[in-house]
Amino acid sequence: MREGKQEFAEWLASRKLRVTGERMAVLDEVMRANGHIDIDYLQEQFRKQKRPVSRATIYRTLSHLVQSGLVQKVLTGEGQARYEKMYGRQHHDHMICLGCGEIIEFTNDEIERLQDWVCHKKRFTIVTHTLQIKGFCEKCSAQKASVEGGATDHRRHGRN
Amino acid sequence: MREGKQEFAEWLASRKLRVTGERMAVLDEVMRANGHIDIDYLQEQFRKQKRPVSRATIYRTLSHLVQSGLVQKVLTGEGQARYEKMYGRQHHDHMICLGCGEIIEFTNDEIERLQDWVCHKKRFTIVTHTLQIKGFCEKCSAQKASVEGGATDHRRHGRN
DNA sequence: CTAATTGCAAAGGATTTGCAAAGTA
DNA sequence: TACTTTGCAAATCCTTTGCAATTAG
Repeated sequence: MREGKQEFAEWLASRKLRVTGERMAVLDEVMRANGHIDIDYLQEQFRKQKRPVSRATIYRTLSHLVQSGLVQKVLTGEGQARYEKMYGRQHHDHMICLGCGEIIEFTNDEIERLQDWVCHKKRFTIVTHTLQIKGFCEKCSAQKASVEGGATDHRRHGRN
Repeated sequence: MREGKQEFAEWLASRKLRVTGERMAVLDEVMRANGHIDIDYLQEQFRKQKRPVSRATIYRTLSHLVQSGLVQKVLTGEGQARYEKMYGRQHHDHMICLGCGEIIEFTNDEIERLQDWVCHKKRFTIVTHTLQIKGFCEKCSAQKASVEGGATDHRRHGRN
């Protein structure tokens, strides 16, 4: 039994939605992936498996998966959404490398606790939170340093 | 002298870009606003002021302002970018109300410190970070509670 | 005077939607 | 069978771009 299959089927049933081959195929593929995949990747997988699924259906199914809580949508900020499985995993935050695009996951209970505290003070009821740190991974930092030498552009404060 | 005018002019000059009426108008408008405005808002302001500026120019100028560090781009996650002035302001994070759309700003040095620490451990060089907490502001929480009574939907774990 | 900037409209890229054909319960 | 879902293509949405006319330095 593939991860989340049962859960997704139940979630669909609870909303009077049908369990179809396409939907389960999308679920399978997202669960099989290591995480942070995009629509192109999924479509490519289905094509390879000689089991093409239309873009529209992939979008529609991912939307259901996100609503069910089995999958999380991650917006990298450059216009492409990525998806990662959440089934059986704990919440975590992301570091996104501006050099190679790699996404590194991390967790820090203390940060979570402080968020709860800040929200409590403002009487804000938390539903979700997203913490993304952008910068350069170890590999890209080194590469960048060697290319630029000491001549760094100090004007650029890079907020985006 | 309007906030940031001098700084922006210098930044433009340093890149051999020209100081134009349109550019200064956009700067003025973003500085005048309380923050978190979008392109539509800006275009509307210019229209009202009988000083229309094309959408393309607004986009192009905001891009420069963001690069100069005078303005920050905030992606709310629903596909619309918002902008807020950073000139003379310290970095801060956001709570976004899912009920009324209000954006509440907050800062917490301890959270920042922990982020630095986590990145240091992973040898990740921070450029920027974004922490968005989504949920319901005090007003909307109260309203929601009274409408729903005790019947909350416990299936929805709402991560997006 | 020369290169940069503007506005317009067309182009792009990602996601959504209408609708007839195909499929699930 | 009755109601959903799928795939396709067209439609949206937001943002970017090419280009001729205009303007800053």
